Amino acid sequence: MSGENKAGDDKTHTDPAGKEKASSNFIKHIIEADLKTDKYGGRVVTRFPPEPNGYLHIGHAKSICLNFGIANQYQGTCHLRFDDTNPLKESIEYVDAIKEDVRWLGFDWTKHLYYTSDYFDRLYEYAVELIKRGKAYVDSLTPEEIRAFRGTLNEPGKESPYRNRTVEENLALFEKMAKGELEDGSCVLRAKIDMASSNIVMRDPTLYRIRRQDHHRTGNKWCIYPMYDYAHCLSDSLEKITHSICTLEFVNNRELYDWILDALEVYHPQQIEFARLNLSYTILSKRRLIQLVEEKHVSGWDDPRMPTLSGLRRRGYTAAAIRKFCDMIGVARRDSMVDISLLEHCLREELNVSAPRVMGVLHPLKIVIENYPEDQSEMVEAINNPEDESMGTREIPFSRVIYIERDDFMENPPKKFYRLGLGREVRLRYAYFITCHDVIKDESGEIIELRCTYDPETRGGNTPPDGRKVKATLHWVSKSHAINAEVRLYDHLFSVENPMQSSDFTEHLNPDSLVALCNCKLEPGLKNAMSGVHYQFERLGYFFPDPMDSSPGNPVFNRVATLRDTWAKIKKKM
RNA sequence: UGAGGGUUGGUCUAGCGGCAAGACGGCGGGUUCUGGCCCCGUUAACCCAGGUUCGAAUCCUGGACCCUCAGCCA
Repeated sequence: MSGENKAGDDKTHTDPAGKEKASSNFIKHIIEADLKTDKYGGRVVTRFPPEPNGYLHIGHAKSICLNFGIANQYQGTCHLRFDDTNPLKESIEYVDAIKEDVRWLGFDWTKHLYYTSDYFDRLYEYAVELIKRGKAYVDSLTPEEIRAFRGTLNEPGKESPYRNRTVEENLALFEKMAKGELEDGSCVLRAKIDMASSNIVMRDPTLYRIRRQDHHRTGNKWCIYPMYDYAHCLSDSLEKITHSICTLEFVNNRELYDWILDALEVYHPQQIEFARLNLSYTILSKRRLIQLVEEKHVSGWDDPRMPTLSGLRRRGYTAAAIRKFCDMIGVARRDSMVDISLLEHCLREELNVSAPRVMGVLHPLKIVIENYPEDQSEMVEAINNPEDESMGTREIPFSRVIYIERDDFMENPPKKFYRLGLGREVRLRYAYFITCHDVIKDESGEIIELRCTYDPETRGGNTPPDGRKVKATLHWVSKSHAINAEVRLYDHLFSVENPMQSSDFTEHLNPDSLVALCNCKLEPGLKNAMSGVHYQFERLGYFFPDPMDSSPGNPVFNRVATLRDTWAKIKKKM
């Protein structure tokens, strides 16, 4: 192996996401223009700034892929910065989960891990400077009064009676705030801008509030904590970010972002906004996701139905599929609703070429092959992945009594049903052609067993000498060799495209979002299904051993996504 | 109704004064030991009205509709 190749392999290993070519978008146009004019001396520095108050979801993945992707593409850097300015809601648990998720997604912040709380001292000094410049003041209005004084969308606000305190007075008061000599809520530090501004964000926004609350990183050092608008722009500035990319709801805040940096005459990154992701049949609001967890509608943040990265990961989504998805949906400024089937498409596209094929019967229907010797069994050879010959073959046991999928037999089949019926012949994949002769039912009329014969000349599933064709090939599993396993079928968490449209989104929770099947019959090799390996159950879909509930020798499978199902579509139209 | 942002096939995205492109989906067909994959074909869009221009999705004017903002959240 040449040195060059080796270096390439290393990079791929540590940064799988860096290798993928990404499509262009309006933000990259801006960056390229800035590079051309040398606006930032050729630097490209972005950042992903999560607040550690919840788990990351696929909407965050869009932002992560964008920010880290840009850094990769332009030989820049991307910082991971925890925006931890509200100790009431934040915790170390979330910090750790977020780091794990970003890493899993395939991105590496290298040494660029930061916390807004690391800047609390400097942010405090900046605030003092703002006061000295006459651009900030301590307001002693109550929260209710501040709200009342702010005015409305149509009416200007009123200035606070405390607005014109002297610099000395403000300095003294602010110091008292910081030292904890004043009650929570008794006063705040506000920027002195314009109470009549048509942009409400600019009506003397709050910069600091008093909160006697231990912080997960700074402990009890601070009694005051900076607000987002104040801390964020200055953190960007301190880190010499070039392009501060955020979502559209911050467009109105950009004026304040710029004002603070200008007021302090410090390094000034540019904020660029893009539309956040909306996904059909799910919700991506952190607040609502918390609600689902707290109200126990799901088993936790990593419930496989959750759109969180931890949920998707546990379900069996791959990082590469999510990255591919983020690239495909693009980046723009218009609100949109991406169809969740696109995410499933990205998953299938990847797993089709990489997942080993395997046979498993989810709803078993017993078949006795009457002309097959009772005490006999044999091994048949199966291809592990028709898309990748290097994945080789395996042997599967076949015997007189087998299971097929209940759906694969119909007593009175409609015209377009190709599968097994009375008197019909089908192929058992890699095994034999069988013909059904009898249907056995219980007292209630339910089919409990099929009686079939097989054609020894079709061994391996091959066409017999007479050239006879069959219309269907079914998956199957030998009864005496099969293992029992639990398989969990997941569907969309919500039954409507946009659950947020309704006043109470929980009323649209899909009651069938999880169907656990306990009596599934899988080919014996799956007993030791490896965790972390994705399988394609032939004709059914992609399945992944649940990392939490599987144990050695007892895998529990999650269905990540079904295969495209043309038959289901035909059936629907009938 | 103040300010700001937005509007291109069913969905997402491109276009930057000169043939409206791609992906996903849909439909039809081919292939097939997965009704999968793959292949081929096809469907389908510039919010509206004026204006500028030889020529407008693109520039201008007016309108409609959607989204965001009145936390001591981010």
